[in-house]
Amino acid sequence: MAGATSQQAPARRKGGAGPARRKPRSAARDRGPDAAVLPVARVAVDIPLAHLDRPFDYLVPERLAGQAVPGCRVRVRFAGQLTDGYLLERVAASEHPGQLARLERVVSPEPVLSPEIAALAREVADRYAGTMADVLRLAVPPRHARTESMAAPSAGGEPDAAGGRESGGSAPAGGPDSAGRDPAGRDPAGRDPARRDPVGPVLVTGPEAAGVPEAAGVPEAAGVPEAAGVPEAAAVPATADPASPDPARPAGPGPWSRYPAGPAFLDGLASRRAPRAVWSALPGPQWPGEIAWAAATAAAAGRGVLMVVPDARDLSLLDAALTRLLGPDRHVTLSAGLGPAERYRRWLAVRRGTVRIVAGTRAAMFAPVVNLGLVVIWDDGDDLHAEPRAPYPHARDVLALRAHRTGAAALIGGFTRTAEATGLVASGWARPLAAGRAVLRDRMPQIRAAGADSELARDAVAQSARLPSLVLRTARAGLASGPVLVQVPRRGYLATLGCARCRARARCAACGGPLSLAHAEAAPACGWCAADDPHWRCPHCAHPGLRALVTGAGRTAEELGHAFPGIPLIESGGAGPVTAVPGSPALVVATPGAEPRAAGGYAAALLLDGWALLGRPSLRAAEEALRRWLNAAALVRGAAAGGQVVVVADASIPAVQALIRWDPVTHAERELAEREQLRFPPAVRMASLTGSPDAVDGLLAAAELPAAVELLGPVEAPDGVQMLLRVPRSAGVALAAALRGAQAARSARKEPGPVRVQLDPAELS
DNA sequence: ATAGCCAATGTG
DNA sequence: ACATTGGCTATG
Repeated sequence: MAGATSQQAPARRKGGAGPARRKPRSAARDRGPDAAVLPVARVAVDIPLAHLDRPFDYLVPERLAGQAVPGCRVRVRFAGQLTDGYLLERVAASEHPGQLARLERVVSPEPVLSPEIAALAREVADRYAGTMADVLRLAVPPRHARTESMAAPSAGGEPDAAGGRESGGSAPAGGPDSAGRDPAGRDPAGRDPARRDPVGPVLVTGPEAAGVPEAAGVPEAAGVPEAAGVPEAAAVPATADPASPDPARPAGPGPWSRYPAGPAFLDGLASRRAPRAVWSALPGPQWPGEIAWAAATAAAAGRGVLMVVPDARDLSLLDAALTRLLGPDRHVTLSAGLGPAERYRRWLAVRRGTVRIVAGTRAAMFAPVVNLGLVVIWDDGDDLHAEPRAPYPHARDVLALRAHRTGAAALIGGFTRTAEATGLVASGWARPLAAGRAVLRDRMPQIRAAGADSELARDAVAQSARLPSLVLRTARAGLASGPVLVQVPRRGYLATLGCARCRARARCAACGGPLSLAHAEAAPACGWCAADDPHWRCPHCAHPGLRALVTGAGRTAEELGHAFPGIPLIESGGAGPVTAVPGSPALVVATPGAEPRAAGGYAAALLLDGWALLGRPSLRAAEEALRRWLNAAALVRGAAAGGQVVVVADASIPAVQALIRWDPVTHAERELAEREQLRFPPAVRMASLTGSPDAVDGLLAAAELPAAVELLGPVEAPDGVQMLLRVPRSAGVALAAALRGAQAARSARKEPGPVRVQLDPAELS
């Protein structure tokens, strides 16, 4: 310290006056001595300014020395104001050349910010070109003092029924032992290479290597779990007590024997390696039970588990399954619906290590699970997994990052397959985990498309009087033996343009963005770069004609109800979601994502208005349509039990084919290949900048962008303009860093007008 | 953001 | 001569 004061006080002051540049203000305020050991606290201050996104040093007064522990909340004077912050670490000396202020107070000695989460927050902020303060606001719930002062009581989930039991027939083992190398795994940019070895297998020390699935009760390797070397254990006082490995470990692979690679994956969990799998779940209600089984296996090996699902309904299913397997006290659920006190109580129980199995919705992605050994995300294509607050992190990314950092296993599962998950497989970061065709054929319903040609399907949707007869026949047959699910898209999708003959989406020749018509007379123009394209021709069939792809979604279902008088009509969606329906005949009308479970499974499902889903102006329209269809079809009985599904869409469309064949993997692989071709995420990395034209210009001017960057736009946006930046994945880190730097420069210069920076935004048109 | 400092400006 | 305002800088 105390070197040259490099950057300040150029020749500026006026004549005569005192040289005292800085008066020793806080010295007067706190006269007492400073801590004898490690007198300097590095503090992450909660300020929204990009150029101040770094730790600041403070002196620790002796009177606070005992309370000022790493991870605790503090109040400090910053720029003359009292501000909240987190104490990151105590050190012997500061690098700061100037005078240090003192901590004002320790809000509470509770170490709420673990080293793992602090480092994670920094990395997430970097990755998304945001600030650590923003991430910490997402990661650490507000304090509830009363709750904190009470001793941590028992955990506890919620009630509810349903879920998964049953295990299926076995299958040959011999799958992967994925632990996998991860040479720069997910990100060729090599952001990670320097990281300490993230691979788990190294520390397979115990006796319970692969064999004996029973002998789990090993002491827990003295809490030196994470190969990642995250200094967790040391920072955790008595809280990291030996919440001893579960003696009642689930025996063997259980339901996972339905998947050829399942037993090996479970074995990896049991022996504390770090297998990583992208899991294609078999249709049916077993998935919560399967996740619970994996969780119990990891827990039995002494490791913490974190599971994230899209919504409260899925959470209650998973909660029920965990309770069934582990009892009510071993796990905890975290969701937005809890009040502040209960939320904080459960979160604290997790942080203190009282509970080490955590299931939750999106916000739980940052839960400070002690000794993390397994992360799980279910249905990673659901857009609820995308955090809508800055810096807009995605649960899949954050969990993958955590698995990578800490050497935890990862399970990315769903009925469908996203392009992103496929990318993780393609890069070798994770292995596929899917059932064999024969088992799948046995479990899936029979699926057919209604409307051999699209015109018929469109008419059927527009004029519900003429539903394809296959739909009516299927409904009738289904109602003879049980409930029939009718899936109808929500209203309000925007029209986009497609080929009048083959219905392919019309895309900009220059940048690949979506074409649309501003009004009837205008030439089609790109929604990204605004280029006109008056001479558009379909790249697939060379047809020159364009047409709107979307019809209104509608009351088809009610019409359908009229066709079956006397049958109960149950509606679920939006305002009034229904969780479950009985197994008796009924028409159950639901919007995607709100489909109730049916006791014993639906006899049939009718997936209406396929065009409305496929024609959405989104990059992911096809993937999303398939996801919704598969999620609905998974609720239907298997073909062996007579389950039937009809989708009202043209059978020649790839997504429809993928549904009929229940082959989301091939579809996703094609989707990924196509995105490589078109240069869309996840094949490339994109950033979206929105704000006033001046502000966006200012940000771009301040940014030292990687050479490979491609600028698209600007185009009009609801709130000003939008620019898109595109770089190869290898330049993704550099892009984020450049944008972060530019935000910092702008904020330092007080340039007006906020610019929203979003990396790989979920919704790209 | 916002506190603090300085210089320029306004006012009696 | 003094109070008020605007610009600028740094924030530990």
